[in-house]
Amino acid sequence: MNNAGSGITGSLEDYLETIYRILARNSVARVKDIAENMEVSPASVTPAMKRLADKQLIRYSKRSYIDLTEKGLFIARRTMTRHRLLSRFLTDILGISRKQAESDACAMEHFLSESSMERLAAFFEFLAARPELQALIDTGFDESAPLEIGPELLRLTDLEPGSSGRIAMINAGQQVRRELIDSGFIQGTTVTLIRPGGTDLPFIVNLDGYDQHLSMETAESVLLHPHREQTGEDENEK
Amino acid sequence: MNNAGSGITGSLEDYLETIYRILARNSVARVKDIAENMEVSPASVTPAMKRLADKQLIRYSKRSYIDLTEKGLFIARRTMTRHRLLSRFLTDILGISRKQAESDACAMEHFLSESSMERLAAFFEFLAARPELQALIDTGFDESAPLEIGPELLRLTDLEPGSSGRIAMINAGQQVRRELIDSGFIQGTTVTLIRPGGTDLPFIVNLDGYDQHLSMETAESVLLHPHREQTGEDENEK
DNA sequence: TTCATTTGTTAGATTTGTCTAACAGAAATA
DNA sequence: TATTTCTGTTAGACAAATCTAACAAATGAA
Repeated sequence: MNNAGSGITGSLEDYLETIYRILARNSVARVKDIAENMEVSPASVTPAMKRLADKQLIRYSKRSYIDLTEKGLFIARRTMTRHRLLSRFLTDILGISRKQAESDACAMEHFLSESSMERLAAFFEFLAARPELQALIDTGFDESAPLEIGPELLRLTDLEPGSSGRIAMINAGQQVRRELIDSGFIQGTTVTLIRPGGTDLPFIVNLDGYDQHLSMETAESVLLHPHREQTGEDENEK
Repeated sequence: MNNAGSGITGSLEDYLETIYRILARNSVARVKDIAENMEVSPASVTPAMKRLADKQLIRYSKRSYIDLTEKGLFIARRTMTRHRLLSRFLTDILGISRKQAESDACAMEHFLSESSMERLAAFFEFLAARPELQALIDTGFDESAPLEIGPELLRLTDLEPGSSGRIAMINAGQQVRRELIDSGFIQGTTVTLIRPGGTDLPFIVNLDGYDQHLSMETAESVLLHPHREQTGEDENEK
């Protein structure tokens, strides 16, 4: 089972969704329309239609127009909804560009479970019912807003060797920030200082059981929450 | 290209991630460990290792232990991070169960773009820096909390035939709520009343260009934002 | 050392999804 | 009507993933 709940693959869900979109405006759906919409060869569409027809999700016979069955309509609509929920989250909450959000949503939409869908929908209801919160997210949370660096945050470079801290934020330009995030330096993660870099010696921290080398400059942009730099115990395991 | 950025398929990313996890605690990674961790037959692992070795992401030769190359480590770590970001969003923000969140995150992790990752990480930083907001989400936003129904919301059944409204929330038990959400009734979506159901006549609304039949009871649980029930113009197109 | 067990690989099958190239049917045009 | 163009299907190839069953190598125990 390839996705969250349909019993069909993501590819077939995409076909259903495409047929749905076409039917919502075009009155009939043809192989050619589907192929164009999905940027796929018409020769790929025919076997997909056969698979869908086998599963009773569309009405289809050779050279006929294509129509959704009740079951197919249900799946198509649900996939559509997943797409919208994800896409909206990415654009409206995270501030991702429309284009990028569409592309991400397209790929992820097949895997959002029923409960996650419901909770995501609830999240939007929650925000819509609290305009002040909505506004805070809309304005205060965009790429250009400068990070407000809390007063008592300490830098990764301030840590004692052997002690740990929880990451609060990354305060660096886009490139370094992305490198750090890719490497697992995200808010809430515990890091342990292994060796404070000196002249020519690399700065080494442990994250996830792996030692990672950082330049001093990079390490300085990792800001930790204050307090609780106790033992090296890792509490984000299991 | 099957995913966001690696140039490898989701399946291969999963193998890398699994190897990473094993190496983080086990000192060596063997075919058997990988097979067990991924719940896959050992006979599936061998060809996957070949594909990974071809792409220079692992060091591997017949019957040898398996080790990540620099490139492989990078991808593994990034996949891991994506997984954590998604899983954390699902559990901490949306309140999904750990198990469900893991499963959703596992499937979606291969498709979260670099920019979405970065923004999601920023979202956590944003929340962590605003404890009052964090608290609001932690406490005010869980499954059991009763929906606060705003004063001036109107029900879908209050709409004039031909007029439209924007959905504010769904106020129904889990089952009906999920059915409505699956069908596309999510906050912010515009619906147009086609026919107000009478005795024996179905209640019909248009959403997405499709007419949908609802029972009166179901329709009553769809609450709309006040104002702007102007024309039938659909502003969530394009 | 020899045998049994564990571990890993190969061979061969299957499913899904894609492609190009060739062909067939339908529709439009001359 | 005859022909061209558009549309859809088939055939055949390929890659990725998976499986089972059979085999091979390595390890451990007797």
